[in-house]
Parts: sequence; C-alpha cells; structure tokens
Amino acid sequence: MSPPQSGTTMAAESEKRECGFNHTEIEPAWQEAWDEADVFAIPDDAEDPAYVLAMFPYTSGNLHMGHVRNYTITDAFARFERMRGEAVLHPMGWDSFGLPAENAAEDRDTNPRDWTLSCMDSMREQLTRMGFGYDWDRELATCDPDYYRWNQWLFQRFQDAGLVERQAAELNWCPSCETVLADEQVEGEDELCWRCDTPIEHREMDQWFLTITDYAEELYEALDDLDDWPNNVREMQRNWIGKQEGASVAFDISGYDEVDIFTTRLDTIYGATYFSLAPGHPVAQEIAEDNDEVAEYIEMAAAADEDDLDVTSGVFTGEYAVNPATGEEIPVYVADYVLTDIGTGALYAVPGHDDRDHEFASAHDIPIQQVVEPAEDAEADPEDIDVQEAAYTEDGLLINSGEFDGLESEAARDRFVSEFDGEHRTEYNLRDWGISRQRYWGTPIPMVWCNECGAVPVPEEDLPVELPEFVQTTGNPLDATEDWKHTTCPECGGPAERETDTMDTFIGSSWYFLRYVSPDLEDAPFDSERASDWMPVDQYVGGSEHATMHLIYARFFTKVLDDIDLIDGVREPFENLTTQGMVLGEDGLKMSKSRGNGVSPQRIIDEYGADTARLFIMEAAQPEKEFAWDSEGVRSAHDFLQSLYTLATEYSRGEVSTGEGSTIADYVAREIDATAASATSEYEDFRFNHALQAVRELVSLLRRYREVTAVDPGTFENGLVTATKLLAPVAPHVAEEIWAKLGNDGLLAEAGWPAAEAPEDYDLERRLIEDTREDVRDIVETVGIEDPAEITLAVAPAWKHDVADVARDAENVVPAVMQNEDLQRHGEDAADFAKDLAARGHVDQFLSPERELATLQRAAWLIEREFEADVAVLSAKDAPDDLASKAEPGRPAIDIVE
RNA sequence: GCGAGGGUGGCUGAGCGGCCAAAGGCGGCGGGCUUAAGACCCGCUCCCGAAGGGGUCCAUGGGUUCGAAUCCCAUCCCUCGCACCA
Repeated sequence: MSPPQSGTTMAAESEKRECGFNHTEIEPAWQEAWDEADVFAIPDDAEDPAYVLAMFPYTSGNLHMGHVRNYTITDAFARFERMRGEAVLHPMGWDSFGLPAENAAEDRDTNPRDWTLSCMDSMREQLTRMGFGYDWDRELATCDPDYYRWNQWLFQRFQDAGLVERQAAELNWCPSCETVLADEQVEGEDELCWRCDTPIEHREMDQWFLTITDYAEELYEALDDLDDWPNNVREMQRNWIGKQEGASVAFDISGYDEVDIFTTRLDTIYGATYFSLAPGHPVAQEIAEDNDEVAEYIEMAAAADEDDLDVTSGVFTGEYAVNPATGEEIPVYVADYVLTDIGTGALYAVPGHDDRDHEFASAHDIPIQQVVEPAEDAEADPEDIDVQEAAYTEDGLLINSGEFDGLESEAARDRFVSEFDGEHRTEYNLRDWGISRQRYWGTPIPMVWCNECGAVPVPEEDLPVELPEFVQTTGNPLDATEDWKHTTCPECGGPAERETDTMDTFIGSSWYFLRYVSPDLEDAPFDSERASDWMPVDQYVGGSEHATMHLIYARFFTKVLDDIDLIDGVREPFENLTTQGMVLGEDGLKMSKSRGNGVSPQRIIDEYGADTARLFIMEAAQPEKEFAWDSEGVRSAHDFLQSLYTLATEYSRGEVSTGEGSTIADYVAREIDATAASATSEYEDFRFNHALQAVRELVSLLRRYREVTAVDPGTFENGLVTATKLLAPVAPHVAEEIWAKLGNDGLLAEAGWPAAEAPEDYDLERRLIEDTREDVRDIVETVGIEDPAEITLAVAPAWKHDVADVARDAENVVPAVMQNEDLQRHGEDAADFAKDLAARGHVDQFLSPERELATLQRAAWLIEREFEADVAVLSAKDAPDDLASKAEPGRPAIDIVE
C-alpha cells in the first residue's frame, strides 16, 4: 500500500511555503517600516548629498514597464549610496500639465485637474508598491499653483534679462489639437503631430519666445565637457544646435538692397555662376511685386507640400547680382531648395562644387565653372575631375580664381573674408523657443494686454495667475472664461485682457530638479544657497526620447539661472546621464497595445512581488541596453530570492550544522570579501547585472559550503549577511526580511555597506585555482581515468619562482638567469626552465610558493568534491622529487592515482 | 548623404593589446540527489589527443606589434540620430 499521493504533496508544499516568504505580506510591511522610520527623508542641512534623480513621469495614471525600469535603477543606486553612508536626495514628482489631461477630461466628463490629481494618487500608490524609496516630503507637481507660480516668476526674470521676445513666426499648427507645436513635436517627413499623427499646417502667429539662441554657443561647446553623458545624446544635441562656421558676404543686385549670403565654402566664390534667393526672402518678395512669373512661383512654392517640388524647381528673376570676387554679373533665381530660415535665405551657387547647385544648374543650363582641384595628397586625381559631370565637393587647391590660384581651400576661406569685405560668421540650426500654447492645462503666461500700455507683466505680488475653472469649449477655455480674461491694466488701471496662452510644459520640467531642494519655499523658486550646494544632479536617468528637448531646455535654464545669480557656479544641471533602454515584449518587439505583448507591472507585482520584478529587470541587462521580457527570467529571479531566504531561514533555525573553522571556511571568507569588492565597483559603474551575478555566485557557494561540511558559523553568517546587503538595493523587501531573520536590529536600508576589499592578489589566486581544476579535469578526461582515488598537487620550488622573477624583467632571459649566483646552483634545470620562459615571450605574475600552497589548500575541497577523491597539496620539499620537478609557478604538478 | 554606435561560439552577451578557445545566462548532452518530477549539485557543449598537449577561431581583407577579438586602414552589413543646412 502506498500513502495517498495528495497527502504527501500537500505536506511537501506546505513545508516549502513555511520556509519561503510571502511577498504580499512582507512587502507592504517593510514599506510601512521605512515610511515610519523616515528612511528616505533628507534633512535640509545635509551637505552636498548624492543627488539621484529619475525623470519625473507624466501623469498618465499608470506605471508601465519603462517607468518601473527607470525607477528601479535610480532607487537601487540611491539605496546603494545611502548604505555607503552618503546623504542621498532621491525625490519624486509629477510632470502634470499637458494636453492629454484635457483630452481625458473630455472623454470622461471630468476636468483636467481632478483627472490629473487622481492619476497622481494612483501612480504614487503604484510607486510605493514597487518599494521605491523617495523623500515624499519633497514631492512636487507642476500643475500645482505653488509650483507654476514660479514658472511665471521665472518667465518675468527671463524677461528682465532680455530673454523673452514676442515674435511673429510661422509655426507648426496641429488642426486637431488646436495648438502650436515645437519643431521637436513634429515627426517625420510627413510632418505629423507627435501626439495624434495629424498632418500639421503652418500658421503665422505672434508668440512668446525664450531666446535660447543667445546660449547656442555655450550649449554647443559645453557638450564636449559632459564626459559622463552618452555620446549619442551629445551628438543629437550637436545636431540639433547645428553649429556651422562660415562667412557672410554681401552681393549687389542693382535696384534692390544688398543681399547678405552665408556660406561655409567661401573658397569657391570664383565659381559662382548664379545667385539664388529663397521664396521667402524679402528681396524675392520685392522682385515679385514687379514680376508676375516670380510672384507666381513664390505663391506656388508656399502652397506646395514639402517634397512636392523638384529640387531643381526655380525661376529666373531677370535680375543680376554682382559677384564681389570677379565683378561679374550672375543671374538671380528664386528657388525652393534655398530655405528661408537657413543661413540668410540667400546664396551664391557654385555648381562645380556643390551637388544641389550642380543639379539645379544642369536643369537650367547654367554654366558650370571649376575653381578647386584636388590637392596632391588627395585621393582623387585632378585629371579625373570633370565638374561638368559631377560636382567636386572636397577641399583642394584653387584654380581659375585669379591671383589666388594655388591657394588651399582652408586658407582661401580665411583670406577671402577680408578680401571681399565679408565677415566670419557662425550660424546655428537652433531656433528660439516658442513657448506659447493655445491650451488650458498649462501655466498661464503672466502678461496682460492693455490697449494703452501694450503687453504688461502681472506684478509679482499678484502671482500666481491661477487657472480658472475648466470649461468645455472647442477653442481655448481661457479665452472662453470671460471673467478671468477681463482684468485691469497693472500700469494704467484701464480695462485689459489677460494673455490666454499657456506655457509649453517643458518650462515646468526645465527647473523641477531645483525645486526639490526646497519644495515648500514661498518667496523664491528654490533656496539659492542650498541649490548651489546640492546641484548638479549626480545621476540622472531617463529615456532617450528626451535627448534633445527636455535636456537642452534644462541646460539652458540652468545657465540662465546661474547668469541671473539665482544659483552660484552651476552651469550644467546633470553630471552623469544614463538613458535607459527599452523593455521589449516577450516576442522581442516593442510593447504595444495593438500587438498585445505588453506586460503589466501590476500583474507582476501581484504574482511575484516587487522584489522579483526589480531583480529580474536589473539582471536582464545593463541600464542603457534594451532587453526583452522573459517569464523564465522572472521565475528564475523569484526562485533565487526564495532560495536565499530559505537558506537564511534554515540557518537562523539552527538547521545548518555548524562546526570549527577550516581551510574551507578560509576559502569562503575570501570569496565573501572578493564578492563584496567586485559588486561594489559594479554598482558604482551602473552595471547592476554584473553585481547581481556576483551575488548569485556567492549564494551558490554558501549552499555548497553548507552541503559539504559543518560550517563555521561566523563565516557562514557573514556570507549570508554580505549577500543580503549586496542584494538589498535591488530587492529591498526580502533583504530586510532576511536581515531581521538573522537577528539584526534596525533597518537594513540604513545599515552599512559591506567592507569592500578583495584579498591581495585575489585575481592570481582565482587564476591558480581555476587553472588547476581545469588541468585536473583535462587529465582525468584525456587519460580516461574512471574513478580517481587520490589527487596530489605539488607546488613548484622557490627557485623556479626566482627564475621567473629574474626572467620577467630581463632583456636576455637565459644569460640573466645563469648569471644569478643563487640560481646557478640549479644548473641545467634552471637553464632549461629559463629557456622555456624565454620562448613564451613574456612571464606572468605569480604568487609566492607559500601563497600558492595556502591557496590550493583552501581550494582543495572543491576538487575533492568534484572528483570524490582525496586531495593532497604539498610543498615542493614535501613532494616526491619526480613530481615536484614538473611543477611551475602558477601551475602545480598533478598526480592522479586511480 | 552626414554623424554616432555596433558586428564575438547554437542563441543571448561580457571582454576591448599578453592571463582569451574567449565570463555569465539560455538551449542541448551526460552524471549526482530523488519512488518520480521539479528545484538543487557536478561536468561537457569548435576540431584532434590514453597526463594538463596541438590546431582553427571573435563580420571580411590588409597593416602595426615579439604578441591582436582587443590598436590602425579599407570593405561589407546592422542600429540609431540628423538631413533640400548653403
């Protein structure tokens, strides 16, 4: 008869459950404990804390895997720094203004404020359940009047500093969102709205601008010194700012104003065979007044969609421009390929040396003139160049350029500036920052329009200009709220209207990292002195989608704030930047609703707990790399946590048999130290996956240790504690639980980081052990030894080490060795060994014979265990001569008896 | 087209002048534990080899070096940014 199956299974399972942890119980409990102990609060008087920051989330209402990854990274790092004894500022807040709230309000019959606040509540709850440790006392929300009043205040300070302008501009208008979009918010060739994919239109409107272009040069140049930023982000910013060094020169067009051109190739000016104006250029417009053909073309170009026009489209104006270099008259065209807002919107065209000019000239039968030929060291042969066929766009030597023939391009560019009365000029792609948005849910721009006085700033004491109640309307709700809109002029007291545009939400995210420093301050946006001490942010982590917009704006704000003395000597906000990679679906593709491959953090927390999710994410890849979700990996992370917990539980219950210290204990002790050391440096380098791998290896070692012998309690417990601490930043709840289980007082979150010194020459020890084990395996296998009974390891004699030491630095190894009196005594043997070493080309570092002996003795148990054989480790003098003679430094002689 | 970053064993992915036939994981194979399975543990996983040896190898081709996966040059391919930018 056999016992009922179900009975045994249930018993086994309940026993297992008894040993394991239940995440639904321990996680909330420890979250509460941290909260009660105020672990994550940082006092205002902290000095230069480690500032660890994740990009604050937009208040969409739910956390996705990208957030979870982002915040796990900063939380782990913040916890790591805290355990190392650093004061840590790790705050959280809400990017809570913006269009989606208005849309959501419309869909759900509520208003943006209520909707946003409820989103914040639910996200805060989710963050807490993940066990992220924030100083919630410093929480901020950009939609809070106490926050956005400072957007308004700062707007006025920018105004004082001459950084605000009202400009008419052709702007990107999304007909669906009914708002102006920044260039950055228009996507792709088709120019689609980033939010709703509607094709955008262009409208001419008056807008408020921040003149970020005043800082273009510094924003560009300072990128070189942001050494701890990813290269690609810096490169993207360089592209975005688009610095171009060149020169401008004036051309006369008879009957019209002088026209300035901008060029980076002034050396080719002798080859200019026509002149071209953008359709939007004022002189083109002027010409159009008297020239129907030009007028027609300009109209057509303005109406045409991008790419509708051929690159060779253009029209001859009948006018001629004088080339200041040659004095020749060249025909003036209006051509769409010349862009109004690039350079000066006018250029002289050199078809011989520019591809687009070449194409245009060919289409319009304009002469092509070569003025540069390849220099001697160039790849191209001057004989092979035929500019009638294709433009030669490289630098070279000038020809057909009058007295300047033979000059190098570079030199010519410099020389021609003065020669032709031009000036050196640097152009940037960066445009001023249009911040006006025709939306409700944003920061009201604190200006009043008065018929008498024009645009008047709202006085400081009247800030904030608060948003009125939301009303449903097709246009801008602020425009529709009459009693809000109508006010009196602060200057003349007459009737006036408020500015109804609100600010771009990127204003709010351009300085939020400063507000965290003093979130409740009532008379300034932030405490200047403290901010100057606490800034810059030491570690900033977020998605690379913010590489240009947010990160440039925040840099711009920081520089301005420094210049207007609100902070002192902080010119860059983010010292280290990490852009985290995407979390892909299990199929390796981007998670999306349509694919249905999304994984909800909520579900993972419910099923496995926050620690498992955090551990899996951190083990999966380095922060900047993308990785695919893998339920196998999640399970493995969970199993690991359970097994460590179980091991600790068993130990704490006295179920692990204990005994005296031994060489095995010594071995384990060294591994513990080495693990702490390597995990620490991996944490420092943001390579959490490597750190966690080391922890897994340590835990595995502890399990084997316990299996093979009665453990030394001090060593074993130290191993458990060390593994737990190293794991704590990533899996904090389980770690606390184990910490308590092992009888420790206080919170692990506040405990000290393990001392992190690897034993001296640990790497050499490791090598010796691994090489030796490898060699034993190799022998057993190659020889085909079925069942090894006895394995003897003999360390090389001291004199061989001496030979190696001499050989390592010697020019001529053999003579150097044989000239050494002590070594001469070993005669032929020494010479032979020296020859061997010489043949290898270089000599490794080795441990001393004594260290080798001790190292192998400590590691002998691993070999014993693996081969189930007795292992003897002998010094050279204790070993039989014929065995010892085969040993070399770093390589013991091995004898295996079956 | 311009720029940045890459191409490593069945897959993934570390390494970035000698310690590299190249970590870890996954997958596969064999063994241990177990009534069995899972978990766990021990190996193997480019080719040859009856004592730790030899050969070939890190996209392709050339080069530097006593020595290259690692440095340089060229080519091909991938990914990402920018792009009618004067």
